[in-house]
Amino acid sequence: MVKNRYRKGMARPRSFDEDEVLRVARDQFWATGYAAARVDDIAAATGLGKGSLYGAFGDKHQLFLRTFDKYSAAMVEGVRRQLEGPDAGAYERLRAHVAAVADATASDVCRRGCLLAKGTAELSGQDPAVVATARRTFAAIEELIASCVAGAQRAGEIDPNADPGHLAGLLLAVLRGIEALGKGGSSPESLRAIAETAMAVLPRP
Amino acid sequence: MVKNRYRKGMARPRSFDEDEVLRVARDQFWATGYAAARVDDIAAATGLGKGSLYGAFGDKHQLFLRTFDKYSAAMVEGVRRQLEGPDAGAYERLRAHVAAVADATASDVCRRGCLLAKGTAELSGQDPAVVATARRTFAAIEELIASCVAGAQRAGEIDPNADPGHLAGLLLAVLRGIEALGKGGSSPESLRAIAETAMAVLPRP
DNA sequence: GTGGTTCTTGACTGACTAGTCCAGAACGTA
DNA sequence: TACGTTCTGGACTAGTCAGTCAAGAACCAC
Repeated sequence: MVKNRYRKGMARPRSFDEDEVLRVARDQFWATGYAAARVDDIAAATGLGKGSLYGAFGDKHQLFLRTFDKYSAAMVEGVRRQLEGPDAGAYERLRAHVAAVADATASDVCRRGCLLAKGTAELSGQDPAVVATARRTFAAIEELIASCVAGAQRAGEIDPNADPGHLAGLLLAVLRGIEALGKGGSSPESLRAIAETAMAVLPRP
Repeated sequence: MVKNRYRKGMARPRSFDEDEVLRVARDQFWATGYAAARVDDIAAATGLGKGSLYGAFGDKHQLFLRTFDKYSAAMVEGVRRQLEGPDAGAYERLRAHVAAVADATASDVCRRGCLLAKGTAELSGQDPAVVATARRTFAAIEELIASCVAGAQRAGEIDPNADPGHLAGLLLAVLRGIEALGKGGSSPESLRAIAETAMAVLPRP
């Protein structure tokens, strides 16, 4: 991405950390959405001049996609950390994850929600790259949930006759629904109740 | 809202239908989101001059809230029509409704999704009026689902020991999740599978 | 040092946008 | 028909925004 090899006479090096700039830019897009975010604000927040920003990342759209992809990848990694593990604790990990999403959504005071959801809602109709990232991310998370469900089935905590893919799809929908309802102002208690009910209705052996 | 009583010498009447203008404006906001929608485009699409638009509806924000509230109210009415009725068919109405949401989301080619979800995702962090409308709308729909669940319980199609409020909350989350996943490019089949699985896991008597 | 390269800064541009304003149009009443 | 009122259309304003550019800064190899 960035050329670190110089031909002759090494040139002036970057004075900023690319990841840090992406984090700050992400927060700007996150707070206001893509269309309402201002490149001038991002430049000010990062302390960079606009020239550096454009030189390093291209235009506003490319910068957004970078932050969006990075956020989505980090999200998948976060889910992986919460769900992967031995069959023995699979059901409990699943339960804890669903509860954690509800808690995080409930305690999101500034109601900025999930950037993946926000970006997808705003841009999916106009930006195929956003749709592609969203689809990839949802598929990866669903796969992680399905693996965890299968582990819980092997451990005898979920009905082994159920289709783990179907249950994973349902749970993913519930998670995304909790996120959507949270942004709509649902109470913390009702979000937590949804998480508990979702686990309660899973078929036991 | 609109003054139709004139004091002396009746004045020039509106040459447009307010509902029709709101419909067109809604489609503009729906297609691009709030921030990216242009008042000039709305004026052009409605055929009105900007003066008339501002005179009748105030500014862009007020116009959006009008379309947003109207959309939300219509949505609640639509759900009511699908769910209200005698206990006998309650379960089937519920099943049909969940399936209908999945189908509608799956066949939304232009991926514009639900305006309530889109508007809430974009503006909930900055606009209390949007949050208020979203909360009210979600609460109304959840209430309708809860009534339908209770009917299905009385009809002996859902476990009467289950809490209808909890099941309604779960189903509402699934519906909003289907909508979110649909905008993320999930396949029609997987959306329909989620709808079926959600109904399948409801506790039977 | 000197040269060659890339990075930085912020003023600048051109396009676009929300909102205003006003001259004239369209009405019912007297 | 003349009047008072509200509606209409679109030109206009003031401000905002994404993106560019040029002059200089920082760096290493030689």
